[in-house]
Amino acid sequence: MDLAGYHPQLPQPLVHHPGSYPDNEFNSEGSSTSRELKTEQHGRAEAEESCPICGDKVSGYHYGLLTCESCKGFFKRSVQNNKHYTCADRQNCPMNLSQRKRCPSCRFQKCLAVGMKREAVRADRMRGGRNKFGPLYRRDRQMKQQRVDSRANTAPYRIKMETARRHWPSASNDLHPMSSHTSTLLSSDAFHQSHVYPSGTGQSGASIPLDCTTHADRGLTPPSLPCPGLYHRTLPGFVQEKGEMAFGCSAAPSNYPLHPAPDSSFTPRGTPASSPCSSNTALSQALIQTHTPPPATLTTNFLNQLLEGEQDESQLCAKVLASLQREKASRGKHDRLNTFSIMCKMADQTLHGLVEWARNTALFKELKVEDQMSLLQSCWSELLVLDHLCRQVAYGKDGCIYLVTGQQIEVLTVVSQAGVTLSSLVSRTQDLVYKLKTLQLDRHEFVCLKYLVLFNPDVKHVQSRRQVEQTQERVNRGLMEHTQRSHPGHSDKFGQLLLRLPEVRSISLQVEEYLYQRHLLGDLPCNSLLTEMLHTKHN
DNA sequence: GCCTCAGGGCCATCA
DNA sequence: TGATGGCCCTGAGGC
Repeated sequence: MDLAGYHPQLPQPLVHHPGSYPDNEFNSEGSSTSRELKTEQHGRAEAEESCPICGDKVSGYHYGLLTCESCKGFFKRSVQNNKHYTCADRQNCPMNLSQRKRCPSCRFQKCLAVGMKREAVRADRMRGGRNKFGPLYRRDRQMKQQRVDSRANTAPYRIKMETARRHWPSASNDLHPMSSHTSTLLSSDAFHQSHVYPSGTGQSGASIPLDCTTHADRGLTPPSLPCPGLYHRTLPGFVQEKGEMAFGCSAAPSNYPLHPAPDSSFTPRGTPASSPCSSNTALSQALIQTHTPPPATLTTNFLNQLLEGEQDESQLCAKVLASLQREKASRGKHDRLNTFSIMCKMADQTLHGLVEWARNTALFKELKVEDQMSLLQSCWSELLVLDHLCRQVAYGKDGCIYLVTGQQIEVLTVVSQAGVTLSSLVSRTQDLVYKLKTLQLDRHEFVCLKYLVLFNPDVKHVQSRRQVEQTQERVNRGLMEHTQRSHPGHSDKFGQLLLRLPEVRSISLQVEEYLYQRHLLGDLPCNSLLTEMLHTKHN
């Protein structure tokens, strides 16, 4: 993933439009089916789509998403005949029009990864009729149509695609588990110092396929805020009078509120006329209607206390951008960071923020430093996943991944370019985002989930186990009472939220495994908290 | 009652 | 000879 021409100082939301890159092999006009798409409107929208598995022309919705006729047939046969394929290589075979037949194993894995559903293949083999995914297809169509409409206003956006994939293992520095970052962060204020990684410290020249390019002069619409109250974005002075950021970064956070909210409730900020959410989805409308602040109670006070320690998204964004900018400044013209490294830096800075959040919370401070380290080392990836999920719920548009820098990348772009593991991760994460959006996750619930993940009494070597347990129980109770009070009509919300945590855990483990593999290939920056956390766990 | 469209079956072609 | 992929059939659901 190589962000050629990436400019950290221009962090406007990025939206990739697959149709605009004729040179992209994944958008190639491959073999077409003779089946005509049924309506003009759908035909135009879908004819532009390429199959997320192989890049061929889609023929309609099949087993959960838009795919080509060939992948439809392949998936159907695989499921009906209960096929079990084995990859002769490393389960990461390229998947495109010309190579899709080479490895059925990777092809089937990619089918599942991008979201094709086994359960849509009928066990009784009954023909005809409609399936239970009708509403999903309708929603997807509406979403795509909206995107097509919005493209007319966003023509200057451009993200170039590359397919080169090369790993250059680098001489990695000796890493000492639990040596530098974690202990330093927990015991001092070193976190507040700058972290400038000298060029060449483990940065590979590798490029992974997705390649985003920004344009300085594009006129961008800030991303909308489906759940405007989910995050703090209230740093006075961070966004200056004309929406310009300090340190020369412009536009990305222009959707942030210009003034701090008076309290930490999740009432949407801004007036209908001024807030981006005014023209937003039914979800935000539902939030406005249902999320009136509950009356003050002990639980509310407790949850508000938990919210007080929440990091400001604007500050985090600024920190990440500043870090990227320092990195850019330290590099030569021809030594730009590739996209994967940029993503790692974003994750690393986010992780710093999460550690800072934890160590600033009163309940966490009460624990011994050893316990703090054990807990953080156990759940750091879950916190990262949770943080990402909540960012998507709060700001992500359907079909897009919202980065901490305020940029957006289309999910289909990532999925169609990524390998099986990354596709699967993105797909699973997006499924979870959808579920959380459906559950109308709010800030109190989000912070409770973070605490539940952090205060895990089952972590090995924790000395104050009882204390951790009590905190978890307290947060659990608070979450239950909050969901019952704020969503009286949704009696099962508490249970539904807790049921999401195993999936968060599972995704985080897959993330760790993926990052570790990339680390072994020399793709991860060495002197980073992210790498250290990975090492600690694997040792 | 007609139309739409997604799942299933058939079969020529391919490797 | 099994796998692939293009084409057509079927029928529930929507209008």
